Amino acid sequence: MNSPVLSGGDPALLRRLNTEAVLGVLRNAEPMTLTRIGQAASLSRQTVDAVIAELTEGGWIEEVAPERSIGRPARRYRFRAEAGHVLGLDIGVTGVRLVLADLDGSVIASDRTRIPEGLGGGARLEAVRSGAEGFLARHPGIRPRSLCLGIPGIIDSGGTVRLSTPLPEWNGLDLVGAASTWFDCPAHAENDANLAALAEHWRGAARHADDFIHVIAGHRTGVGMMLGGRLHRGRGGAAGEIGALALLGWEGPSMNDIREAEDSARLFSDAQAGDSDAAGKVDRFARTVAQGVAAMVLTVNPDLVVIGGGLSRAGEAVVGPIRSHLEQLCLDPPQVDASALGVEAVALGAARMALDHLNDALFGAHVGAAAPSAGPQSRRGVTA
Amino acid sequence: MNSPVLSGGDPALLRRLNTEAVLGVLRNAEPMTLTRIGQAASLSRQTVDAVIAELTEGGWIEEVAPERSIGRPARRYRFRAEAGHVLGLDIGVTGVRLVLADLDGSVIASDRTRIPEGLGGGARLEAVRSGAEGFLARHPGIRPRSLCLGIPGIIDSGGTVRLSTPLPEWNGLDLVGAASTWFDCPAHAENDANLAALAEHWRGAARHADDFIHVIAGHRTGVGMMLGGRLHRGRGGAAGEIGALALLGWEGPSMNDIREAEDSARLFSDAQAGDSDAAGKVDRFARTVAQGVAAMVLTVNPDLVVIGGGLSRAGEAVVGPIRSHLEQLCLDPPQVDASALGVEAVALGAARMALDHLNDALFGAHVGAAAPSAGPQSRRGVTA
DNA sequence: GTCACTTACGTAACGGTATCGCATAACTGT
DNA sequence: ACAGTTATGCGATACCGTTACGTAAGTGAC
Repeated sequence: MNSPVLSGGDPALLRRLNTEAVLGVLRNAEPMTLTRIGQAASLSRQTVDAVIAELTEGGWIEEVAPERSIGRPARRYRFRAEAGHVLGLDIGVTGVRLVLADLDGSVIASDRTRIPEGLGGGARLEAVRSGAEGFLARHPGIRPRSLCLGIPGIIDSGGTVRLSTPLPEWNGLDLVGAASTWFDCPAHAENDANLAALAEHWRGAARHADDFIHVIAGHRTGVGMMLGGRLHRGRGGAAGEIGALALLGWEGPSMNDIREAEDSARLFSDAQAGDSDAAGKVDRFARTVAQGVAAMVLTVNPDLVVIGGGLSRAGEAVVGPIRSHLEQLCLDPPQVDASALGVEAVALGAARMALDHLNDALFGAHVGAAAPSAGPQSRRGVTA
Repeated sequence: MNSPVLSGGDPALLRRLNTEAVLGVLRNAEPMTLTRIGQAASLSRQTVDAVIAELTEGGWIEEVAPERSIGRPARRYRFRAEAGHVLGLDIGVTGVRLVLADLDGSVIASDRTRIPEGLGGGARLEAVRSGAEGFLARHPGIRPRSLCLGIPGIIDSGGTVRLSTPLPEWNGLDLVGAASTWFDCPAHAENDANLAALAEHWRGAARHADDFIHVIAGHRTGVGMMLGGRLHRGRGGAAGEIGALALLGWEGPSMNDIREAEDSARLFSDAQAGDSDAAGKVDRFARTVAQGVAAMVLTVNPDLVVIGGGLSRAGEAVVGPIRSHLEQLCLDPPQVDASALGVEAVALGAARMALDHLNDALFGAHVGAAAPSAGPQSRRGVTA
């Protein structure tokens, strides 16, 4: 654990590394000429040429029409995002949200299927599978290369559901094992709050933050966390379960006033309009949320707190009061923003995670067999 | 922030990578033969031979007497830990603790120098420098290649002291800039609680934990944290400042009963012996500490909590009550252990950090110019 | 339409790196 | 002294990346 021994590599490693570099330049960018790719990746045009030939052969990139300019027209290549697709699933109690994305992460299609209530574990699993199958059937010719399921609960590193309060019938289920057999592609699974955080980091409110906490405020209260640009789960995936500290009141009446209101949006607008009863409830709610968030903020000192979940639809009406209370509780209060992705966050995050695994499987250079070297613990030095 | 573009490499990168691999095998291990090094690093004997020749040339390794066995005796090489040294300094209010270590991290010498009270910022800095100079003078022929200072306070990423309550005269001081001129070697600086955590992870109570929280309980209460095997500082280095949440009572009377006792060790032994007044104080103290720790534990869900600082000298007498209270407050309580390194933890951690930076400067392979690729966010998948 | 200019392409040569195969060296044990 | 064992050292081969240079394919001016 202290000293990861990295193993050496042969010349082929270099090519893998450089392939990854070229691909990294080309994806999420305009079509480019060999020369410009070489400049961006610090490689000679020759090397880029060789890598490009391999990638074209494999169908990952393709040539596009050259731009007209002075001199001999340079070949241009673009990343073929359509060369592969991934499926992200957000599994809720009453339905499943599906997102089909290409290799760029662009959403090709999304949908929501309902799941009947009262289904047993096996029947529910089958309902999810057949719903996904129907969804995919509407997009002929597209087979996912990787999929990821987001569920409300704790999943262990083997892909088995350890504890899901909303879906107790799945406790102990080998979800990844089951889903791996569905569409002849690798499957992955992750807690939904973590996936929402991943999505917000990818293309949501946390695009510019590498340390942030994502609080889902809704019927359930869930927390996802990215630290150092990576999801932080903790031992057993229980990071962020601050609600367990009774002292902070996350399970008390001030939370339930809001969570159990049949029309919480109304409550927030009433409060803003001057209804003092509503305002009192909102303020107590915001204060309670802020207390729990403050404990987490003081612990990890993040750049940002994102408020998501159903209640975040109220926008500033809910975020504003939480922000005010948080500023009183923290020495160095972070930015507080509402979720930018709304209800699709979890499914998008699932697609992102499927994509990450796919990229790693397809193009991962794997320096040695070990983890990338951690390097020193800081950059706080200056050379004499 | 979302997509680190890594740049390509030439064949020389391969050699750097393999040099690092060979060195990684050789250091902190018995002297080895070329063949065995090759097996350990997944390299051919030929390649190892070439790398070994370079490293011997540079003085980093040397040949030792072969082992006698059947067959032609194989050359054996060992890492020359004595080829470089680092200096770790633990700067306190009343004195400085110094540790001189070699490239293996073995402590060559340690010492403590006193600093007169009431010194101004400049005079205090000069006292630290001259103390270190005197210490080094007793070890002729040894010049540090890197040094690190641990101080009680927040340091920014440029090496300037941002906020130190115990040493207010250093606020705003460019500590790294100043220390870089002392011994013609790069200097680094870090918060002392973080360094203590680093040391416990290296060769202390947290050797087998990659996610842990280190609580320093003493006159001050400080927290250092490692998550994912790396120090976690947070934006502005304020991670772990849970004491700021008044609700948790870290600044209240139950803490001061113990902190301000002239003989706290006595208090713990009295409590264990049955003195009900002492026992009450200890229990209130433990409960208060546990409340703050619980907030952090529920936030990051670590593998381990280490209790260090002056009060941890009481061992189980203080750790036991904290553990009991923590078990009542957390769903999934982590292991709780006393510090294994005691008062030398900070200086040792400083030496470790100096060493990390030195290793990176000397042997860092630096795949491309960019950060190592993060890879997917989990390994929770199974291939279909 | 021709010519100069510009930029990219494609081949060839070169150096660095790693690997495999094989003859040789060096030591142990009988 | 000799067989057995293991490491060493040399040579050949293959892969990769870079530089150099002649050639191709456009644009723009006249």
